[in-house]
Amino acid sequence: MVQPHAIGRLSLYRRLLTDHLNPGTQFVFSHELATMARVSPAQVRRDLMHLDSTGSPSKGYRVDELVASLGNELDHPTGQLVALVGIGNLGRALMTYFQGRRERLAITAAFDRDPEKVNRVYQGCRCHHVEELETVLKRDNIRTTILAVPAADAQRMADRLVAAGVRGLLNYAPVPLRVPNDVYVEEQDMTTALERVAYFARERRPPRRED
Amino acid sequence: MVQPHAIGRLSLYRRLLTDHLNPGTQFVFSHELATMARVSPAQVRRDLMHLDSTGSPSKGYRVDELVASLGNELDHPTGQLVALVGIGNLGRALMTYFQGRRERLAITAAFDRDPEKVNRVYQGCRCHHVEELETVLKRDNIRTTILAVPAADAQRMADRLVAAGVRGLLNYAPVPLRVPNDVYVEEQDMTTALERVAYFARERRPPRRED
DNA sequence: GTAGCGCTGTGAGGCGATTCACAGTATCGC
DNA sequence: GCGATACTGTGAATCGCCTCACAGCGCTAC
Repeated sequence: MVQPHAIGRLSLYRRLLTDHLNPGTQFVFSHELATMARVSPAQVRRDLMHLDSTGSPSKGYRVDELVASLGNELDHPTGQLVALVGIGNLGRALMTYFQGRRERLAITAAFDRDPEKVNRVYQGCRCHHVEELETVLKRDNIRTTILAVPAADAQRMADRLVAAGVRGLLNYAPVPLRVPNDVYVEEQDMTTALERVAYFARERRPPRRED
Repeated sequence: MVQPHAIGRLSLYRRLLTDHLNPGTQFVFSHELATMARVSPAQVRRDLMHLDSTGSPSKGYRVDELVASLGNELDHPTGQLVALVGIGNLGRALMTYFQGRRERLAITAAFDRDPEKVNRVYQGCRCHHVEELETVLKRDNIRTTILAVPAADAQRMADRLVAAGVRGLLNYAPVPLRVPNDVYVEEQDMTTALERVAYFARERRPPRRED
């Protein structure tokens, strides 16, 4: 029903509304949100269409109501725990980046196999040894995981995660993962991204809409 | 002509061929590459169609030839330099991750405004103060940049980068950038990605093709 | 009260990317 | 040599997302 891209934009809209709006702003028009999100006004309206909050002509959307509706759509009703596997530079960056941002989406379990890291606390979250993976995930009923391990370990970890009940994977390892098709994987391949940018920084016309 | 997504896949194909194939493999079929890349065989063939290397029925594609053709398409003929702005955890992760992987695509300039970091060397690349941005970029004719600074600084940095001649931006800051439309930007929004994964880890049907 | 304006919500259309499906062909076995 | 096989290259069909364009409406001004 709802397109994957649309969900990403909803998340962005919420962030723009809460973090980048003049405090005290009560209403926004679709074209304002569109400008901030760098998409078309029609796109914004279509994305918000299915939400329970509705806009009024001549005022636009109530910001507080809209944020609440976006929360309804995006957040787990009671809260959702996230695990992070791999506490390298990238893992730590993700940690500092996410922690404390969303009340209902928090990294509560971290794993690494380096004994140096095990039992240390990162951003208020203790690092477990990977061997405890299954135990912790099942105990806390964690279904969402960020994978930030070296390429060589990624598939093996993914298999263990899926077996332990994980249904959503954010993969920063540079290998596409093979998972059953009721598991959602989002590949965040940095190499690919950089090579694409490098490519379009050169001769060819970049795929963009005019301003 | 060539679709942006296709370029990303070409980059992936190359990596799979060079890093994840049994050493000594001389030929691959589209369906083998497809399995590794988690796309359809038809997709692979269409992506490779425009390359100068051609496959043979009953043998498939010559690996060495294919890798060379992919290099022709993806790499700058003589080499392309990349700048990295922001040497936080994320910046350092990107650095260690990319350095030395591609002969013709290397991060050669790093910038931060923290005096602690300036003049230190990360992965063989000295960190300059942001004030030297324009000088260094112009001196080295750098047109590709990775932006890994806090949200609040992102747009200002982007403006300076574009003014200094940058034509491709890989943006890890969680704000969509406003740039002229001859500049290619790729947004790598981690928050959005995580919220999307969390969303699809829950009730809804994930958008995936069957195996 | 009423005219006018400008926005929302949305059906319909368009466009780009992916898949289908098949003609052409190199190889193998006999 | 020749038939069978399984793959590549690609036109055509399909699919899904985005944009267009407009009907409907609430607000404002007078």
